[in-house]
Amino acid sequence: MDILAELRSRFGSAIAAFATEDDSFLSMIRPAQDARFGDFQANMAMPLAKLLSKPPREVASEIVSRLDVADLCDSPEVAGPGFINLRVRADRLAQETSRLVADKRLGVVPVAEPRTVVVDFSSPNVAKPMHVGHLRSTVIGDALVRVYRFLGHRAISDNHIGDWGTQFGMILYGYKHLLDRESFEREPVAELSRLYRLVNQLSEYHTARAELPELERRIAAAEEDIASFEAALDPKDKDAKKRLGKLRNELTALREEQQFSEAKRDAIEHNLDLKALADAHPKIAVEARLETAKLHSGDPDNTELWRRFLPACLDALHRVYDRLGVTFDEELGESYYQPLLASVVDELASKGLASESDGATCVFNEGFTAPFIVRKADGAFLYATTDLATIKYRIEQWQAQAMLYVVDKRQSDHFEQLFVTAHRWGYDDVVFKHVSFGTILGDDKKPFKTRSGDTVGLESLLDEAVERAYRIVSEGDDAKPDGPELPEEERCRIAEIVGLGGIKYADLKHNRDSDYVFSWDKMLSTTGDTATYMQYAYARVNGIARRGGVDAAELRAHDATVSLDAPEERALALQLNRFAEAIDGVVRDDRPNVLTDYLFSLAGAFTSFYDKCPVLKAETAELRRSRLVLCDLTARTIAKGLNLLGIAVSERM
RNA sequence: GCCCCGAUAGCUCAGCUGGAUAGAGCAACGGACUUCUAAUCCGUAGGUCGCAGGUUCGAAUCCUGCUCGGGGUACCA
Repeated sequence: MDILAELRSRFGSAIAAFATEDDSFLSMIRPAQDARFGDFQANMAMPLAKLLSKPPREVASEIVSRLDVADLCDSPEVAGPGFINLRVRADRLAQETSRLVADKRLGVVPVAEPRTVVVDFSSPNVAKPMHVGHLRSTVIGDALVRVYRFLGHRAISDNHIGDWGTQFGMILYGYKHLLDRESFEREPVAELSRLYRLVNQLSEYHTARAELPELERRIAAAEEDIASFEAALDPKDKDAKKRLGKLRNELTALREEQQFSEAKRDAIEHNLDLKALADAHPKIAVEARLETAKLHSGDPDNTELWRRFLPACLDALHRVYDRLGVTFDEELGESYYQPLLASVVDELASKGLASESDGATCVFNEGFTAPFIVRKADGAFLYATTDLATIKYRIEQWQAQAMLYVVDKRQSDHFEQLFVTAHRWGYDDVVFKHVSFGTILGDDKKPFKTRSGDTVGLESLLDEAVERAYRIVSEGDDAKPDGPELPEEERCRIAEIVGLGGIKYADLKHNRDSDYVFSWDKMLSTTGDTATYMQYAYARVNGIARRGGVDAAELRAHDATVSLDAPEERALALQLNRFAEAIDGVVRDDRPNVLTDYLFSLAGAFTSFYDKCPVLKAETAELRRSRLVLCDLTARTIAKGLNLLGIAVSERM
């Protein structure tokens, strides 16, 4: 039973007499902020008092007198200005806990009205290797799908792959001019990926070289501006100082840009082979774009190559997804919607939503300065067009009622416009939501990059996590009092679970909106709020079961009497009964960190219990059995909770 | 210029729709292993919630202004 939900319903009847149907009063029942105030607190007496012009404590007493919770709580207390403090009855808590034992869903009741929710996440480009930027979308999206599904919704995970863009032109160009045939036959994916990187690098080289003189000119100009500004500066003029600061910032940005460009230039010029290639392909960027354009206009050769390359590229992506344990119901890439785009634009035009402007076809939405462009002046479509076609498709084919886009928050403008346009287009009863997230930063507080300034490849990131985890697992095992107990392959298996779990958990535990600093030491720390802490708690429970020869099936099959005399037992039981509350909290605003917080408290309650309450050596057989039930429930809840986050557990560590 | 987001303990971050004395983890300090895995537990210390006003019985939370930082801003995604 979701105790909080039950309390809300009880309070509903109690405050009905005050003639309000307002849910917001019921939402003012919440977990107690401090254990001294009990388990839950109700705060609605104060605002109600204002409404009724009565003293708040009087209103609180009145609510309490109408409140029927005698079976659930000790007698409610009015405290402070008018808080109603509630403490769950010990016998009831024990009873609810023993009820969980037989409940496969651990108290989480499926929703009464399931909805069809499309979760759009990950969305890499096929030609490029996945990098760290795809991690958050993938991990958060996958967790949300799992949670929605567990709640009984029809969640459709859809990987909106970029398989039709400029990056494919680079591969096509590379294949035609720079191919190492032998390597392609041996390992097509690796070769295609090399070609992408090579073409990209060469075209960036030419761009950098072309831009550097202009950059230098602008830097010189900026320096001059600043110098003359400083000379004329009145120290008391605040506005002038502010402008000077801005100029300096601009100069810094220009210098950074210059450094990047120089690095790109030097990388080629310090390598004779690359320099020769660059000289041989001076117009590589333009020509790669031309290959993309040919593909889009249906050129048979390029279409044929695209068909050949795509499966190999998808395989490469799936290797990463398999490892992460992420699956998709649908993987309809941009190319899939290609045939629908023209009609989308026509439809928007015929409904009077889209109009011509500077040769482009645009939707002008109120409140936006920039238009939402659905067709470029040259006739090409954009991601805005594809996104609109995708919306239409999902609604018509899947009867989608809600769409969640798990995408970087920098794209919020795009989604705002997209959603407004979709509503105006006629899809106004569908819920669209940009589940935005912040950037992963390095130690320097700038977007996480390698030392040489490249984005970090996702596969190498996962490899490193597992390697680090392996060292930790081995050290831990070697240090066991009775000597190591894990064979080599077991250590490897656990390292995979701990390493990947660490990476995912670190990502999920942060509020998705904030940027966060990526730190190996923190995510794989052997102390503190990490996946390992939960996994370790799980392994300890299993250690007890193993050592005690406990038959879990037998334990769950019989009615259990749970005793909660020790404070640690009570605290643990209360946490166990709050799983549904936590799951509910996740979908309230699509925030997986609500679940990580819960699991950390649960694991904390368990380890305190573990420390103070002997299980196998409990004083009586009844107590032993009661504690075993608590252990079993803890293990199941941790495993299920982590599973909903896409994180695995191990029986031993 | 305009728009959006952020600023909470030394560090990294929570803080739900406004509620009681603002919380974790790390780092620091002090305790606890002859006892089910010490990858642990218990305790101490640490904050003018960027600044200034306002709304309210009550503000980290809502409003206004300011400072600093990040991002976006017409044919890339």
